[in-house]
Amino acid sequence: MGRKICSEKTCIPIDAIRRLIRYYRDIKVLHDKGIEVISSFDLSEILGGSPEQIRKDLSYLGEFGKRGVGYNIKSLITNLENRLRLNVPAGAIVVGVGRLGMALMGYAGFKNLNISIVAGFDVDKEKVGKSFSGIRVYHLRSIKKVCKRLDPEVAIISVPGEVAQEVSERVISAGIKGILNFAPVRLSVPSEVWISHVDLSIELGALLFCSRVSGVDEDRKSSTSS
Amino acid sequence: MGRKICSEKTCIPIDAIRRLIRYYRDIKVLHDKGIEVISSFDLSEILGGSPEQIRKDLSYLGEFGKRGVGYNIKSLITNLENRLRLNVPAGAIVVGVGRLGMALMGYAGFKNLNISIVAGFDVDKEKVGKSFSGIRVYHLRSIKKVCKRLDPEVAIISVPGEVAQEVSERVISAGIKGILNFAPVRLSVPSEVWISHVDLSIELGALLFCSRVSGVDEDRKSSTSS
DNA sequence: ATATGTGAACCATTTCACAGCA
DNA sequence: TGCTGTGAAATGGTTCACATAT
Repeated sequence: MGRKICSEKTCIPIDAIRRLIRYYRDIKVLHDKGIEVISSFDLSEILGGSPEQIRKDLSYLGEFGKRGVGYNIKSLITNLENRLRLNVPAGAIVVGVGRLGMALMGYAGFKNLNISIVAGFDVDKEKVGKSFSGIRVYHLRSIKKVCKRLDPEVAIISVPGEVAQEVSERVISAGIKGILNFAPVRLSVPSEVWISHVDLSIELGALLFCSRVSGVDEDRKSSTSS
Repeated sequence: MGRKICSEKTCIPIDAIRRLIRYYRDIKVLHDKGIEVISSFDLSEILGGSPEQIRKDLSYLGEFGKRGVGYNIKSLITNLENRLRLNVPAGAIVVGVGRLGMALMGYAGFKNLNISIVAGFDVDKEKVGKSFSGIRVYHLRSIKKVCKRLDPEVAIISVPGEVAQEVSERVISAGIKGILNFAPVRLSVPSEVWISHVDLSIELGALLFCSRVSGVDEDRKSSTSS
């Protein structure tokens, strides 16, 4: 479950990458507050998790700290930015401009990671040609042409489940190498394409089950939650 | 990372619960297609994953199959429904009726799991008193009263990060036992409350990183993706 | 003295291999 | 025989403990 990123010499667990991105985002806030040097212990209080985990996670990307001292915030940010490739701006497209797609087109948080939504796609005449949150919606049939021009790297799929597989194939043939799929179906994609699933029903359903079960018998293992 | 569900005698990994919910949802479709009995091998072709994993996942909840035969679809559905507690309808609230919150209020997929959004909450006068997707929006200050009446079990938080911690506390004091948090901050909650985070930036950022890295050097482990 | 970086130990989950039933 | 159910082995990630550097 979950792929692993093996570049150069080290294999980075996918969850470590998620945590590192979060560290990067949250450490930028510390910089804005004027903090200059911080230890993994103090970081753990702010970021959550254990100092050891933070050190291990950071060490997947390089040696950014000074022994006996801690981490210099400014250089930590630069290093994370470079190693996580967040210094290079990325474009993303949203395919399926329903309520969820529109919300994602207007989602402000992506810009913290230097990602912008560069276009939306739909087949609905009511939406094609219009703009939402300043982002133009094109007809799905012109996806290749538009992608050639705007050069997005990843796609967000928020179409109905029934058409998601077909849409993913069109997206891939337009050159997209990563798909974030919100449709409630498992997409099968060629192995060179990365895919992540965000299945809202399952997230809510799993949460509900967990809260129901642990409400009855108070007996579960505690740790940092996902 | 990730809690574990320990009820009765068995401990079920949280990811197994997610998969089981997905199985339930997808197996209902098989029933509609008229299939009556199916083997774990055939199931794996449809649901993804290995037959062994499906058998193991199902066995966390009970013994639903017949050796030498396979699983009776109808009884499998009933058993999953009961064990996953999806036979009892659940109410959920959405706190923060921005674009994302509205999209979640109108999300059709929850009903497959017998979950309905019973109310929205916001502090914006423009939204309070109105209805979206047939669901009424109340002022956050009346959350206790409204929750007492509608008795929701879980909450979806889709407010700005700056107020998410405070909002989570109000939600918990209204009796909510599970929170699905879309705000890009880690919430700290009492141990009896379940919390899951859906951090859209991090999902998209991790996907982008993975697709960028594996695009350069083709070297990663393949398996069923998350 | 203090805090990092990391191999080794540990632990959870997935996979395997086969015992147990129809 | 065929397919499920499940202990046991393997895998992979997190935690620990200490060597290392300032």
